[in-house]
Amino acid sequence: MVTLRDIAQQCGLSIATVSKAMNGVSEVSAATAQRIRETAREMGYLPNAAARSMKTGRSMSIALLQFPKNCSVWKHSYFAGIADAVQRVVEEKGYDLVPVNRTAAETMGGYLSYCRYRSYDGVLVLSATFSESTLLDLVNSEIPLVTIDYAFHHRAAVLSDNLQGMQELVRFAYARGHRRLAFIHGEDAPVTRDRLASFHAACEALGLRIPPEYVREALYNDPESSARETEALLGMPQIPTCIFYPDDYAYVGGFRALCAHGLSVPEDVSAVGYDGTQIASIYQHPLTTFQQDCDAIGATAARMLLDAIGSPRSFLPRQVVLPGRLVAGETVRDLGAPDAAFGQARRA
Amino acid sequence: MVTLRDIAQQCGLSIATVSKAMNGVSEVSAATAQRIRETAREMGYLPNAAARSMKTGRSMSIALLQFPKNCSVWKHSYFAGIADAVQRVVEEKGYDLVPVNRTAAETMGGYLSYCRYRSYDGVLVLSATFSESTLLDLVNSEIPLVTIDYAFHHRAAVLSDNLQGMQELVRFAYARGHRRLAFIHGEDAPVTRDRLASFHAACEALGLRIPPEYVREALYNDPESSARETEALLGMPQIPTCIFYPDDYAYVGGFRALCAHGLSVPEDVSAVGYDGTQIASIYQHPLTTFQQDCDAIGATAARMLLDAIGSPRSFLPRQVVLPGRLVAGETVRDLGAPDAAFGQARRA
DNA sequence: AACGCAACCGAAATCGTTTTCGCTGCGCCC
DNA sequence: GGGCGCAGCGAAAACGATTTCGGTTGCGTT
Repeated sequence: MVTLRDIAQQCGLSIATVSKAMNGVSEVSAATAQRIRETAREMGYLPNAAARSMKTGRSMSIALLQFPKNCSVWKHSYFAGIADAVQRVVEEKGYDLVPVNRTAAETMGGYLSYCRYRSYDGVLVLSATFSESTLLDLVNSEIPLVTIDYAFHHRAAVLSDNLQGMQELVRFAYARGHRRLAFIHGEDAPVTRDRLASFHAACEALGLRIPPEYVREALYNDPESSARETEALLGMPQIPTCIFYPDDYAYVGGFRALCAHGLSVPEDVSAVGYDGTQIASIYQHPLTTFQQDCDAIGATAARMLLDAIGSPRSFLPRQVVLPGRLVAGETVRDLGAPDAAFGQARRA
Repeated sequence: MVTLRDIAQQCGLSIATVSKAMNGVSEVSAATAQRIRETAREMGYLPNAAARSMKTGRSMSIALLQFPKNCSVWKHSYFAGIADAVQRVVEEKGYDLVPVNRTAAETMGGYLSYCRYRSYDGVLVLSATFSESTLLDLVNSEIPLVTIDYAFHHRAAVLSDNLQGMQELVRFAYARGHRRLAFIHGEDAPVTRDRLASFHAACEALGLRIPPEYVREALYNDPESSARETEALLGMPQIPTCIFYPDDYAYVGGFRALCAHGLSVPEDVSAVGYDGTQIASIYQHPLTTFQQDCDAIGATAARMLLDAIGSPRSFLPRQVVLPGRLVAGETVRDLGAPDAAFGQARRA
């Protein structure tokens, strides 16, 4: 390995000067700087990341914290899409993006400790169980941090507009005459609460009364559980005309359950998903869904984090909400005249 | 930050002793070691990864090199599955897994340079364009390295058994009476060549003559291009009875094209995919496909790499081939009597 | 001719570890 | 009691960079 020292010797200069020249900072004459950089290139000089990191305290790497529930960040296309966008943005600035699991953090005694140990320059928190105390330690630390899909009031956050998403979906179904809406939602989590609240709000605003048994909990990204809940819905005396699924992949299970009952989508039952992933477009009748803008979410979060890292004092932790886009698909049938027996128009 | 020095002071010992005690190596009395570790814990000591890395030359992180073509490692479920498995294995040993893009490497002047700069302890090469000279530099370096789905003769490699996979698929179709097999394969790449060779070998062994126009190139993971090639096949005077797709997701495009022509799978045309991803199981008629064992591939590669890192001198670069598993699905129709007009039984 | 001021450059401290090698002191054996 | 050996510990030299601060040089000014 050729070091600054070698270059200094070769050029008959001091290490300090060489360092300055390589970093293009502070006073070195243009001529010497040029000469230094040239010999550095010739000698195949590479800065030593560890040494640099030790002096500067910066590691030029960013952690991507993922709290796996059913799945890792790799296995869920929404998270993977975000991660991909993040990586593209940060690596342009010379940062490595390091996915970090809970287990890694635990060996070191919590997320904060692990981040300090590795001296990540910033942290992106994805899909978290935000009540974990070990996460709170991190959030309350001085480490630059951006959360995604959850907001701490003193921390920057990027949120997908779940309120908008669910509202649009409800209205979409309503506009096509659907009045008996069932919502199979995912397990408890911030986004789930948002969507649930928005679902109820939108229904209420439209004067829809949703029977409690129409609102059921399954798991995200898990066809089996949504199949089960679909079964449950189909066993009721009056089945819904449109079923909302936790996400696109969960719809797979629902679809299967519906087929098993001889029901077809959207002729017999309508359905909507969430996320707008590949899967939605696969079906013969593409799934009606709400596409979250992974790319924008990831890129925005990354840029905010880089800002926070660049100017920690002047950075103000905004919380941006990014809109999504309803993808109409073909799984919500137009019923024409609404089912008057069920949906009673109330004024709010 | 509390350092070894602080602990040493607190305990009235030297830094050296503290370091030894913390690493549990070399001669420190059990009693002092105990005392040291305790105060370290009390004081909230965390080792400084950068400093350690600088001394030892090891960074405790592993690079995952990805050469994106159409897609990043995040966006392709086969690669993502492997990455996930890798991460689980390496992080158990305290390593970070760092996905590295081509662009990052280029800022530093090639993969080898980047890896040296970051002093990754090992490198995993995924989905590479193996003829790139910058990759060859890396492969010919002394850095521990394992390739996946491609083998350099002096380097460890983990391969998915593409020969087996394609052979089984061909035989599967043959056994169900299919004689007119078309193969829409992916873009040129090592795995493509393997599958292509195996396809032809298997066909020949079964006495099948495949017309050249039945073998067509599309792209992996790209429904559009496979849709186009499917169209082309459907425009021929005699259409195949079974179409082989580059991978499961590519089948999506094919399926669409078939539907557009009023053909249904498997009643009118049979189809098989490759990979065995989620997507295969989504369809009403689950796709017949060959499931690659991402988990085993990733875990095996990770373990081999850890071995190579652990004992670089005695490590012998094996090349393991991991079997996959044919998933029967429902997209290959049993034709009963073979089409005698086309498939002529030849003895090899 | 002397002085002042930039502009450039270098010596050296420092970051936090690891690791070698030597020192000390104790116990054991003869 | 003396010598030997070993266990336990410490001093110090790295690792490779950054950065401060002071010194030198050269030039312009009066």
